[in-house]
Amino acid sequence: MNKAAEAGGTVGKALSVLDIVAQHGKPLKFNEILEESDYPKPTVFRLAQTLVNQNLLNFNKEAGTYTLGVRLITLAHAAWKTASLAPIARQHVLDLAQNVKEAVHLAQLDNGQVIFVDKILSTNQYETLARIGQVAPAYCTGVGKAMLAFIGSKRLEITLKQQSYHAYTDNTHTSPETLYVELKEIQKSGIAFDREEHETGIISIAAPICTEDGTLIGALSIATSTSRHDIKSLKMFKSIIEKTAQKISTDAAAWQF
Amino acid sequence: MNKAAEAGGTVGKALSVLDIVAQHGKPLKFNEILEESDYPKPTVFRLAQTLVNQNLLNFNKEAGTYTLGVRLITLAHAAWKTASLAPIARQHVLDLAQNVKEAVHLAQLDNGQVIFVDKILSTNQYETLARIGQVAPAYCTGVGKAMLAFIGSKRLEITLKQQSYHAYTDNTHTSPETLYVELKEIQKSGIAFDREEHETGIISIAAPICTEDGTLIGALSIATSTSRHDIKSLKMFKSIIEKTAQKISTDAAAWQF
DNA sequence: AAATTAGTCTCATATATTGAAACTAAGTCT
DNA sequence: AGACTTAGTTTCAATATATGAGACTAATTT
Repeated sequence: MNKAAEAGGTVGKALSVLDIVAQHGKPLKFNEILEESDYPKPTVFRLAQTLVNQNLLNFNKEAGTYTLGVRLITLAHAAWKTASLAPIARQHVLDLAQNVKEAVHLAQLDNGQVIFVDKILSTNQYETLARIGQVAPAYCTGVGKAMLAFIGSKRLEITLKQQSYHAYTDNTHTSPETLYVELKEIQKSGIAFDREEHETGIISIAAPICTEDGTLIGALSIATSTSRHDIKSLKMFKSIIEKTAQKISTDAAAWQF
Repeated sequence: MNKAAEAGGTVGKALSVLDIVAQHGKPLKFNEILEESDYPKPTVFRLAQTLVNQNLLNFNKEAGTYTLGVRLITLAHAAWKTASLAPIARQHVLDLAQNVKEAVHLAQLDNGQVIFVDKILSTNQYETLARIGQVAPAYCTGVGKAMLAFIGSKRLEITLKQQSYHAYTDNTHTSPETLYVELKEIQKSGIAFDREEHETGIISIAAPICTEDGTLIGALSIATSTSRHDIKSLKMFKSIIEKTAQKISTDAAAWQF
């Protein structure tokens, strides 16, 4: 279950503990961490201690619980600024959101998962902030499928195996085979749709962002609800979303990405 | 220079490498990392490799450079949501910003440094986003001094030693002694000011956020420029900023913080 | 008071990390 | 071209570090 744990090495083990705490999103007692971990008690104990020393975990002495440390927020700030598409793409994403009056998402792929690196909501600008860094499955989201279609066949093969194919809704792909068929279509059209595959009532149109030489670097989507749009009317956005993706690609190239 | 490195242990060493990359905020070649590091070449090489395997670093094969990995953004999202004051305080921070029509900052203390966990700008809502996670010195910022004043004498003693006392402006404290005198005053008044101590032209009024039993959990500030306000007119905000801090404190207590 | 559970510590052993040195690859200079 | 310098990678024996069974303590529960 903990990918990080696979690779030997103390760092990997420590990160697997960090992941456990991150995944639960609440203060965890030592025993709760222990139960989720593959390592014996004293080992986990020392790993947790190490992480606390490194400020990656906080230990609440009164409650005896562990939470993630604020140092992670600092590191992420640097990561977001330097390693993500977000700072480069920001203006284009804003322009697009302004234009279409719908939510616009910017995402990247990490280990077969979609990571949202920027989100602009048409209505409430503030919610945006709370969602950066959010993770979603690749096989059932617009941005995810857009990226899978252009990831290259070797990487695709690996990534297809990493998906869980959990049926979030009736429309979710539940096997690599049907997904693969759709990915082939996306490769032709250059555009992916989320047809309520992740959440009932939520649909999106997505376009990949690639460098000039075809290397995938991210994806862009316009997401909305079935009460406001249907797939047909989303198709109207094909041209504008592609243009925006192109602009981001150009800027990224300039920024020696 | 690398605090993390002090403590032995592989995890600490790996993090020191991560810090080097984070601090530079640009793609770094192996040699550049090596120069900043205290460890011999093969050790740094393996540490970097480990971090790449763990997705904490990205290695760009073409350019031969390392950047921070997107996995950090995921972790930070979880950290921000669970370990920071931001989600609890958000509505109050928004209300305050709306009310005073000035920038409002929410900060926490980590290892003697100020970490901004939320920022709302009156004019341009979007810039806000790019700045979460930003780090600033404690001894020359409003939020920093507000927190130092209420941190408790044992922790204060340690923290005062961690400050660099670099003179950013003519008004910056350059010794623990003068800073300590001001902190005593802040303890009495309950309010701290930044009198252009970090950046010329930028001033702020700040209030600490404590739990009912007096434990410090963060600080709140209204920041503006000397062209719009002076310290005297900032004092008008004393009451409203204190009330907001109080509300956040109450909510935090309810949320079993 | 006995029994159970959670959390911490010890220490001999196994293992992973270490780093000097050797090596390769890729530039630079003469 | 060939010699020289520099960046990046690999090897391997010595060493330091992490490991985890088990013992111990503290705190709950019965």
